[in-house]
Amino acid sequence: MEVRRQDIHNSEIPLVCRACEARHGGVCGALTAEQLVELNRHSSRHRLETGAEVIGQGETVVNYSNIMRGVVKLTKVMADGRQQIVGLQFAPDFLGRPFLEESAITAEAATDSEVCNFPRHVLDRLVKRTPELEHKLHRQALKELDEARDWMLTLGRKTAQEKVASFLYLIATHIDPESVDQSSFDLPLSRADIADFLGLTIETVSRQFTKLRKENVIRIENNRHVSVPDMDRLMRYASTD
Amino acid sequence: MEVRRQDIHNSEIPLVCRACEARHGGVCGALTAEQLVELNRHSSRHRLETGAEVIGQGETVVNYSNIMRGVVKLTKVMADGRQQIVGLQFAPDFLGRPFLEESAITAEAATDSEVCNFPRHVLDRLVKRTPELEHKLHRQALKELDEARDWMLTLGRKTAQEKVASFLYLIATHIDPESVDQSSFDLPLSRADIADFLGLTIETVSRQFTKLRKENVIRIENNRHVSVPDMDRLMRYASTD
DNA sequence: TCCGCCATTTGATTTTGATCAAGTGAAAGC
DNA sequence: GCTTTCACTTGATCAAAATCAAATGGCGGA
Repeated sequence: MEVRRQDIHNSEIPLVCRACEARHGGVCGALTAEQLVELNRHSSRHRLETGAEVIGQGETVVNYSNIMRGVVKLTKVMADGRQQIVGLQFAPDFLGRPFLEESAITAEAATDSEVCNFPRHVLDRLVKRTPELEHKLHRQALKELDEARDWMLTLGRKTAQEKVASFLYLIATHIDPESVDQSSFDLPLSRADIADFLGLTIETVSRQFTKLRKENVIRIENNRHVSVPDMDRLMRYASTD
Repeated sequence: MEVRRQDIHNSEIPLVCRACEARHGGVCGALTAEQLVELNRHSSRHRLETGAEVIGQGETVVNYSNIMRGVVKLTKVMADGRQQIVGLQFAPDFLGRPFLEESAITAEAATDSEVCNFPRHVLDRLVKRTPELEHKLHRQALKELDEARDWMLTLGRKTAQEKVASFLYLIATHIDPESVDQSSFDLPLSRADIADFLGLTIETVSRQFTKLRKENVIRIENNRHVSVPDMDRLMRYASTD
């Protein structure tokens, strides 16, 4: 029976993996016990403090990661310093760009985080032998592509107010997908990061926060904690369907 | 010998496929002669006039396509009509979003085009059995993701002038990758489309064209034909590295 | 406790690009 | 051949967001 076989296999799964919250959510779910053992031999967990860089734009990719806890921001920087956040990744997302030597983006912990690293060549080898693993990575890439395109609409066509509301809505729906109540959360980004995500300045972001607060769309405590009394209303402010 | 075996296989490849320009560039390159025969049984080529819709936002996906000729634009529309082009696809790109029932975007011929359609379920079945095919689609998704993120920087952080220069540079480098001389080409998009791609109005796009023309960065004939005397100079105007 | 720092907010002014409105010019139809 | 149409350009004005500048307020360290 399927359940029985899984139980047997479970007993061979590395302890760290069995205790791992991303065991099924990340890429690891596609692997057999045997493969997990191999991957585990080379993988290592790391804590990242806010601001810690996972990889820099233009650097050689040596590791892929699973995000175990926290939020990682993906940014692009122009020569003159202008900056754009092109993606936010939440646990238990896979982090990395397969099949590319050099990273086109910087990945940096937006909050205190924890990641599980595996060497690029080990996972690459595993991908070649495990169609199910490539399938998982493929799905992850498509998810990120959908998200990127959604955000292009926000960047290109929304007003400052709609952008800020869109951001709040995004965080509310991503930060803790488990929790029933998405209406109260801590922002994982500073005002400067939010500005870089929305293509605005920090002043404009701040003013829009104030406006949304005065119109009772949100409440703010300590700058970072937000409550949303009516999520549908926030959604309307975001002009998101 | 590898070459020999391929020759033998070639003789079994459907005629239409053997004559097909996208035979190796699209997804078909991952398939055996046998698989090509099967796919070919259900596939059909279509001409698309400018403006013809391949699929609409919210519609059920019934076909995937290879673009044989022309340029296809991917757009998102808001409830109030605001519109954003979130991607341009050039021959011989694969067109479609695997693993999703409903399309999140509209795909529409930007120029007179030609596509090769195959039913979704046939390709889906083929993907399950052919890791090499999924690998190709995976790579295509990652390429599109890279492009989307590059464009997010353009949308979020560049000025109108930089945006228009970035667009011209993109077209110059994509429209005809074969040609040695990329310095002269026809624009595949109208001013309105360009505006929707750049998150600007047509008036602003037009003014920036005029400015670039007056500064001798480009020359324009008949509104649609552009020559670039110095590609590096255009690149600098685009603030692209 | 007080100081200094840093993130954030708020205010005044400027700038960029949007909007509104009129032209221009080339191709299609009568 | 003339008109109509449509895409595009150009001009004048407006508004949204950027910029410049100054508060505010919480927090950690002396």
